Amino acid sequence: MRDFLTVAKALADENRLRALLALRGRELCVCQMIELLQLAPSTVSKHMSILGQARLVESRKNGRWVYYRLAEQDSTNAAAAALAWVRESLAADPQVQEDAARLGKILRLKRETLCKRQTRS
Amino acid sequence: MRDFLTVAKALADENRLRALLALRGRELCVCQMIELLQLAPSTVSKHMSILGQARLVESRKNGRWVYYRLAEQDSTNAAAAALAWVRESLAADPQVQEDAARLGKILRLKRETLCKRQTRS
DNA sequence: ACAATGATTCGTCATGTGGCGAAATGACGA
DNA sequence: TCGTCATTTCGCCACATGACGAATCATTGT
Repeated sequence: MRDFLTVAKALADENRLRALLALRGRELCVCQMIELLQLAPSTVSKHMSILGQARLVESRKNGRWVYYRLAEQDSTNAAAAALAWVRESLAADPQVQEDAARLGKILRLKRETLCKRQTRS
Repeated sequence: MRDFLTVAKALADENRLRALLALRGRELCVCQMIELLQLAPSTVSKHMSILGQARLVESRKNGRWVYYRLAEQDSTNAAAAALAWVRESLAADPQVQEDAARLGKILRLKRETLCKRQTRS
């Protein structure tokens, strides 16, 4: 019950849903989600922390950057069904599709400008 | 997005989840849910109103009593998937099973005492 | 008509949540 | 070592939410 509630509460915020849907099929670093969601870094970090506590996303650190990805390949993860539900329900949502378009631009054009330095590892 | 958020928020409360699971396979009147959840009548009514706005439950009025039931037979209802997710995730939950036992007693023994009068229609 | 009763609405309060900026943290580069 | 930058943590504020009791509404029975 506690775990389920943690997941349900994590899904009960528009910006967190947008973040989850943006992570479909790719991983994103925090600065990219800041650009997508147009929120303060601290706010985005908090949102990702909430999604992580619900085991909806996992993170990977590479240098100064933290990359988040969906946690759906984990079959023991009860939240996988939640992710499927979210995707199915919101695939056609206008806000989500606008985000997808904006995210395409962010991924293509902002490589140099989004973060001041590039990863060279 | 708005509809989905309404559903997600409706699911993000323990007492509302307990109410939804208690409605599996039957309809209940408000006074029975008051007894099950041990909350004030006004609180239970508010919870059911929230579940109704999310289209997770439907209501039927019979005399002074209002009966609530799950809204899952409605295939055009986007919330049906949510109900399936809730049931699947919480079927084994201790609190839910305790509620099921308590609800059995409420349905069997409290017919005369729960509400001061019986329906005779 | 009136009283009784189940349910809802309203007002209020305590607590939870989402937002931000400032400060702290951690990692890289000079 | 020291500065810079990406991210997180902390403190704060405005607002949303869940709880209750009192008042109201709707219906039934006298």
